[in-house]
Amino acid sequence: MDKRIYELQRTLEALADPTRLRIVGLLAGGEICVCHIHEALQIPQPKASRHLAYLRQAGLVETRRDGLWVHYRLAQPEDASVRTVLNAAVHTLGHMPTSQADEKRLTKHVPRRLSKRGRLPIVACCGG
Amino acid sequence: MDKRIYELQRTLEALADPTRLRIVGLLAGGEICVCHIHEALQIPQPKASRHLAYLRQAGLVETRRDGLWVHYRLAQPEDASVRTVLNAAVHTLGHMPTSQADEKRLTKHVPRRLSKRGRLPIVACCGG
DNA sequence: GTATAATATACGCCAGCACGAATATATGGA
DNA sequence: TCCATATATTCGTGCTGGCGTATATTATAC
Repeated sequence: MDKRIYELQRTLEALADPTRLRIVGLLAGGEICVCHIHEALQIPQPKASRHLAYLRQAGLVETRRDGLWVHYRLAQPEDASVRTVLNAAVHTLGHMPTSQADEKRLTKHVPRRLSKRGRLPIVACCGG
Repeated sequence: MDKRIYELQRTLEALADPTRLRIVGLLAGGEICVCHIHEALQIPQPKASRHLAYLRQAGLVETRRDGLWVHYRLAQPEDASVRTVLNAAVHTLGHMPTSQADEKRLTKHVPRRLSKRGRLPIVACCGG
């Protein structure tokens, strides 16, 4: 099995979970620290941490430590097929009610997003 | 959890397997019957059949019976996010050595593809 | 009817992952 | 040093899905 297919498979596995999809949807708007993620998604902290670790191992997110806080942001994967699929998922998530509600809940705690680092370009609109 | 996210998750799960990715890569070129799929991929027939059933349950492929043969082709899912992700995967698969080798092995048994039904439009090139 | 070819399903086994709960590991401050 | 906060990891459990093998189904031909 060639490496390209394996990378693509690993990316799809990493995205194939509702919690991780919601996290990716939030991160599309810029970097966020773990506490805001699990508050916005209304999930237990260990759950958020576990899924973030999964995404990081898959190379889809990167971290930046700032004192006690750890900020997560979307990565720019090297593999072109990984970027294509990640872009597609990020884009469609923007249209989802769940992601929009998560974003709304987030901005209640974080009035202004501090950074847009890691935001990915939108390739094409799916119409949805 | 809203239905849109669930549909997206189910699609990603269906694609997150190397065998199913190779099948989708083959089907991008038009409909194929089961026997040619398992020959081109050099996998046991029950394995091909199982994965095809999985893809069908996820709504990513459709079938057409013709005597003893059952031809599979890519579906045009209703959900826009599903189409977007499927398109992305199909497109990147076209660039993969494994898929190109599968296609080459297929055309050895099937000199000319009979139909292009089910072929999906390419939205954007990933450069890979 | 019976035989044969193409396809689908059932079975038993094993690996991986999601979960809640509890605990461990930082980091910064008094 | 000791405490508090933020984050990460571990443990035990249940479920899902992959595999090879064997068998069942469906359709055609004789």
